[in-house]
Amino acid sequence: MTLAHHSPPVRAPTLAAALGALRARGLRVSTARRLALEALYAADGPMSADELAARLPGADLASVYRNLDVLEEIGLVRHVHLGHGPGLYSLAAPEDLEFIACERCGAFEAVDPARLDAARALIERELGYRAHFTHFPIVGRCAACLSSPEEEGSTHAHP
Amino acid sequence: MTLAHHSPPVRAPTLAAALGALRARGLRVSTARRLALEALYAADGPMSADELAARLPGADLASVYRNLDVLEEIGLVRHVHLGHGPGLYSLAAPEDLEFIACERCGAFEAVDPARLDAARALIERELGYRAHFTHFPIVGRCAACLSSPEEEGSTHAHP
DNA sequence: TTTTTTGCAAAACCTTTGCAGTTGG
DNA sequence: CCAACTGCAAAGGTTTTGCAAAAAA
Repeated sequence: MTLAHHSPPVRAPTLAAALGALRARGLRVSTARRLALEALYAADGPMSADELAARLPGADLASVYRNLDVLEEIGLVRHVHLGHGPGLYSLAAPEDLEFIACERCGAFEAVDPARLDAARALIERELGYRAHFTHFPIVGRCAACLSSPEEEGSTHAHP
Repeated sequence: MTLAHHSPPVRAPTLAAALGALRARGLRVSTARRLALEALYAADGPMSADELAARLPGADLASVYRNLDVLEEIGLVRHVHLGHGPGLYSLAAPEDLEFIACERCGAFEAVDPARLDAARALIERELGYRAHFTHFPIVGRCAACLSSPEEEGSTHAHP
């Protein structure tokens, strides 16, 4: 799964900086980690651990998960849940993009956080929570689905 | 798992009405379905299929899932995903409550949709999506966690 | 060499499916 | 009676874990 309607690309500093971050914490720069990071830098959007493993020659899925966990713990990587499927991983961008997904057609978009700040402020004033949509997206219906005819109860592609 | 900070109770018409809704569609009012509905009416918040099964004498988990699916299809029941765990089921309220969850302490609240309408409008104007937070909650930090000291990187209870 | 990381296999967790037998209408 | 429903067992998809072998520092 890759961004359908992908907006601003998710980017982190540089590969060299990422490897430095590993070393700085006493973590090893193994071939598997370097290749995983390279694949994430080359990706055009978030992807599942499975998809990432498929792009890495002979990589074991369990190790891919372990490495994604490590990279996420040190802040180089993050993951988002766009519905019921597997978590989708990407480089952590400095400005941490947020997500909005359509529950009917499955489309989703990465969104600049600034565009959600007003809504965030409203939610915080009303409920006391500071919301973010980086790990679980905003879920709803996209403009196209809102204007399309039928409803059919529960025929929608459950996200 | 049951509502920690539970706000307005999630309620549907009456048990009799629910059973009538089943009959009206040619679906059978089996013992398992009646007991499941009774347990949902008695519940104080959303619960997993597993928890529901535990409250039903000799109920098979697969059948519980099947019945929840049926009840959800006809609109009597719904489920929400408050994080990484199992889906949580409850009676569908006429006014479909929404949810907001704290990713740090795990607290969550049911919220009257009216309190989110302003934010919803802002989101629709900005992004074209009509959002709802009935199936996936708003995720963020509750007031208590916002004002509590340390951060500890990734020590938070991942929702 | 010493500690971390890997591959493999197995398990855990949540949910769905197949099938034969039971039950509701 | 007959279709709908159930229990049981097994499988599906995603993620985690145990352990001995391999690789990084």
